[in-house]
Formats: sequence, C-alpha cells, structure tokens
Amino acid sequence: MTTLQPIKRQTLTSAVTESLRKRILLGEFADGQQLRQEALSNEYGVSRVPVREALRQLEAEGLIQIIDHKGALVSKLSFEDVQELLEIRAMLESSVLMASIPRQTQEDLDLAEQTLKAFELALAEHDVKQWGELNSRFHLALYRSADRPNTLSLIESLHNKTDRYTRMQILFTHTMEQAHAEHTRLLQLCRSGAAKEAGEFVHFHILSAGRALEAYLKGQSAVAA
Amino acid sequence: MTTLQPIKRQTLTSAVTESLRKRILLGEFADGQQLRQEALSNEYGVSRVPVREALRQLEAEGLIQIIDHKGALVSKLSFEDVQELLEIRAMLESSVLMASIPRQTQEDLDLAEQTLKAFELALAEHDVKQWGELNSRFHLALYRSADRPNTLSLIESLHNKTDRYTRMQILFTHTMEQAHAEHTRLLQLCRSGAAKEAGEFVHFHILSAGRALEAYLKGQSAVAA
DNA sequence: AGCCGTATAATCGTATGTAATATTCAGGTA
DNA sequence: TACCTGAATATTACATACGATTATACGGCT
Repeated sequence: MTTLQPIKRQTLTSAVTESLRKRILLGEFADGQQLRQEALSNEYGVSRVPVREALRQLEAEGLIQIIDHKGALVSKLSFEDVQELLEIRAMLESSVLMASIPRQTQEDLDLAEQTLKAFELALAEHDVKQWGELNSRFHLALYRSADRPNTLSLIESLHNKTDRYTRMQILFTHTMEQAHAEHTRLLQLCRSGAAKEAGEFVHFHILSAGRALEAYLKGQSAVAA
Repeated sequence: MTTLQPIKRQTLTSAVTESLRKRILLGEFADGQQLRQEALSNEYGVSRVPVREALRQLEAEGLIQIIDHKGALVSKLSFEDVQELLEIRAMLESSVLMASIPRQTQEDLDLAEQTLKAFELALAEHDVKQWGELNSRFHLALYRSADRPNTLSLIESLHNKTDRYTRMQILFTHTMEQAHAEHTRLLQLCRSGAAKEAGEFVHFHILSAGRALEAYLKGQSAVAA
C-alpha cells in the first residue's frame, strides 16, 4: 500500500479564504478596492455565508479592512506602514535565524538551496508572480530549525502583508538580481554557521527592500513635482 | 449645543467579538473548552451567523482554534509557546519603548502613572481580573509616542494571547508586587529619558514573567512527581 | 464479552430570504 | 449654479431553514 494521505476535505469557507488570500497577495485586486460579497459568491458559485466568513478572517490577518455596512476594502499601506512592518520583520527574522543556524541540518540547507534555484528560474523567466511565494519559502526554510512555530507564523503573516509592496519595489527598481545575490550570500553564511553575521545580514537584507522602495518613491515624486 | 458624539452603533458581529474576546481573556472559559455556537447565540439572543463570524475573527487572532465540523476550542498554549511569545514581546516592546521615550510628553507619562495608580488599587483589592487590562494599558501608554501603530497593534495582540498565562503566574507565584515595583522603575526610567536602559529593563521585565512561570511549573512537577 | 455496523442525535456548514444601512441621483429651492 | 432633500437602488447585516458531518448509543454477530 502506498503512503496514503488523508483525503483532503475542505470547507467552502477555508477554500474561499485561501483563494482570496492568494489573489490578494498576487495583486489581482488593487489597493483600496472593494470586494463585493455577492460578486465573489457568484464567482465561486457559493452562497454569501462562506464568503463573509473568509473576509472576516482575512480582516483579522490584516489583508483587508471591513467597514460596517460598507464592505471589505483591500488594505492600502502607506510607505511608513511598509517601512514599519519591514523593521519588525528585520528584528524577528534576524533573531530567529540566529537561533536556527546552530541547529540546521544538511537537508534544511539543501531545501533552501532548492528554493533558491527555483528563484533563479523565475528570475530568468521574469516571473514576478512567483517571486513573493518563493521569497517567503526561502526565508522560512532557513528559519525552520529554530523550532519557534509562533514566531514563524507571525513572520509569515508579516510577509503576507508586505509582499505586495516589496514585489512592487522589485518590479520597478529592477533589484531582483540584487535580492537574489543577497539570498545567495545569506545561504553561504548559514552553511558556514556564522549565526551572528547571518542575523545581521538578514536584517540588512530585509531593510534593503525598504531602502529601495524609498529611493524609488523619492525619485517618483521628484519627477511628478 | 453640546459636543455630541455620534451614536455608537455596533454590528452584532463586532459586539459578540468584543464580548467573547473579553470573556476569553478573563479566563471565563477553560483551556481547550469548546465554544458551542448555538449555546452562545442563545446566550446573546442572536442567531448563529454573527457568532460564527466572531469566532472566525478570534481564530485569526489566535485566541481560539476552529476545527472543521468539530467546533471552536479555546487555545491552549504550552509553556514553550508562552515563553516564545514573551520573547517576541520582549524584543518588540524594548525596541518600541526606546523609540518612544525621546518623544514622550508629560501627558504621556502622567497617563501611564495614572494607570499605575489604578494598578495599585487593584493590587490592594486583590482584583486579579483587572490586572491584565491595566498591565496592557500601562505598557501601551508608554509606547504610544513611538508612532508605530502596526507594532502597537501587534503587541496588543500578543498581550491578548499571553495575558491569561501571565495572570496565572502572577496569581500563583504572588509576584504582583514585584511586577508593580518593576512598572514603577520602568516609569522612572522613562521620566529620566534613559531610553537604552529602559529598553533593556522592559526586556528583562517581560521575561521575568516567563521565569517566574517556569520556576512555578518546575516546583509543581517536583511536587507532583 | 468484545467488536462491528447501523441508527440516532448533536453539531457544524451552507443556502436563501428579510431587515437595516449606505449610496446614488433626480428634483426642488434659494 | 449650488445646495439641500428624499425616494430609489445597491450592499451589507442578520435570521431562519436545510443539508452535511461527526459523535454517541444500541443491537447483532463472532
């Protein structure tokens, strides 16, 4: 008998939640766009109930904002918001990485490297859509062995909130190669077991996205003015 | 015409959410207890719909866990979970406090002191129920001027997750006076503008709850064994 | 006696209908 | 014109009804 996995049975609510989360992360909906319950329920062929529950959950995750009797709006983050969230990420991720490195196994590192390879492929094909998920996967792979599940899920949630904006930054400032170079260096540091250096580097790495975004926006406003 | 504020109109969903959140924080429901939708809807005199939506939201906040077709269980955190969450808090709160202190006004500090007074009152009356909220209020008052709204809401959410357990620690280890002494010292440091010291101290202060809990549990298991 | 399968009940999940609220826009008035 | 006013419309909020899933109880079988 093959290793059979439990039959995947999902409630509509969780299915809709996952789908909507993905679509928001991929940027299918614009900032501030209203998500109409009936439109979504028609689209998915379900009633409005699971849609409403999915929206509640996404609101608590910070991806959307529900205003009473008005509706669900895709969260629009200011530059300051993004910067702040990146600072939190930098703090948490550098800490968890330092805790993780001493316990990383060969498999952990290989898995991260594998994700990095996929990243290269996406880079070659200019597949921006995949970037966000691969980025998260790579980072989380490095943190896994820290054995801090709560921190990891928090980090993942922060990734979800910021990815749309860091992807924008990557896209407009053409820093995809730089991000990849930094990832490569990060993996090197992990392999060498230099926990402290790696922690500092990942801190720098995360904030570099913020710096690039800032430079880009400054340039934009200069042009606009 | 007096300054009339808009009539507070709340949807049932948000009212139920707030009420349930409070009841969970106050420990009215035991760890792992199942919250039955129909029982709650009867109790509140509403249908199951707003109850379900409230539960979804509380799940995303981490206060409960929803298992498909089984129900909503009040989250039960292991000692390691609590410790991990306290570490995150220590990191975030020391950082945000250091950013806050240079910008604190007299009013900020007075407001914090006022909360501290209320704390003393609760201490005198052994009102453990109030402790959690006052504790949160005091901490958040000190962080307000940092102007980091996202960090603050994250910290608040972490408080919500950990308060039940830190209150247990306070209750069983009789460290309420110590906590209060630490709060007083913390406020002193803020008034003196010693940002770095205050940051380090709040880090220590938060983890001291974890240490007390650890010592208590070790003693318990020694007795039990 | 102990296990298995079926019937039954309890509970959750989803659909649909109704009420409450917000938005839009036509029409009137200064 | 600019600005109200209020009815019509759109959308969300909530309640009720039904269906699906899981847990429990019981009777027959080995």
